[in-house]
Amino acid sequence: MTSPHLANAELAVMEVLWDEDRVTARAIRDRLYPDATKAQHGTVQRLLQRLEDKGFVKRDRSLPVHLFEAVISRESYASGQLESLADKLTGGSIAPLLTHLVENDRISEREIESLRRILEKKREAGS
Amino acid sequence: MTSPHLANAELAVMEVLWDEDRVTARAIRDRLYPDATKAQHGTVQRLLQRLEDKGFVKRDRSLPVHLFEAVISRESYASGQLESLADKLTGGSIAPLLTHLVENDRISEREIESLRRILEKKREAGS
DNA sequence: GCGGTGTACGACATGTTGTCGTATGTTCAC
DNA sequence: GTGAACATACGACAACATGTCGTACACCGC
Repeated sequence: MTSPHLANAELAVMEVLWDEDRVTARAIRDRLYPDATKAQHGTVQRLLQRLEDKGFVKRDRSLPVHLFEAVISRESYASGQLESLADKLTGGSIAPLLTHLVENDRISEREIESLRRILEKKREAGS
Repeated sequence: MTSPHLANAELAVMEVLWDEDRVTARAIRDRLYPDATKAQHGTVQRLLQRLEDKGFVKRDRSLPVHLFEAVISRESYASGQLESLADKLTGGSIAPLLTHLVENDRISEREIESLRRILEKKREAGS
């Protein structure tokens, strides 16, 4: 389940969808291109269609003005990317990535606490 | 410090460099294209040059046959990618990525233990 | 000088991405 | 029904990155 990659403009569209649940193409255009021209509506439509092709977006066609909705949550996509990163670079394991960040102080105390809590919660849940 | 991206063939070259410390272009070619043709030597040279331009590779020009060497370790690159992933997708924090993986059991018990140890070590070191 | 080997780099095919234009609905006011 | 306004569908294109190859040139041993 290696999710495909999202390019910049595509990601921008996904951001809107992650914020808003169900949106019209117009609403997306208004957020991304505040000084909207006619053409940019086409751009958004194009991006949405490609995102649909890639399986990131679902489209409700029951109304004449379609409603768009993210199929994949931000967290799911992000962690999928993390997994494929690990697959490509560290034989699938996450630990080396964290190790390096922790050892080089590129990760805050608060964040570390946060991570501890996540792992602790898992322990309590008793896998 | 958002490190640039490595494409497939470039990554393959880096893999060799990460394995071997200091290598000639020929050695790299032999590893990547066992059935080597003349042309593929050029390909490797091209890739090495681009990697040098991007700052991933250092080249020892003191000998007529250059020796190549990775400037960035695999872990450093990987964790850099993780950071830029977090920047792009989760406001810079790593925790949400881990959360999702843990909660969906996409990460093994062993790996979780490994992560716990990393964080624990940090606590002992007392930041 | 010549062959063999190495580097430097121009050139090109291909794929992806962002963008726009245009054709073709659909709806609504009148 | 007609037209304006707005949607969708999608072809087309420029820009860019990437992988590949070919060619030009330098160096060395003989």
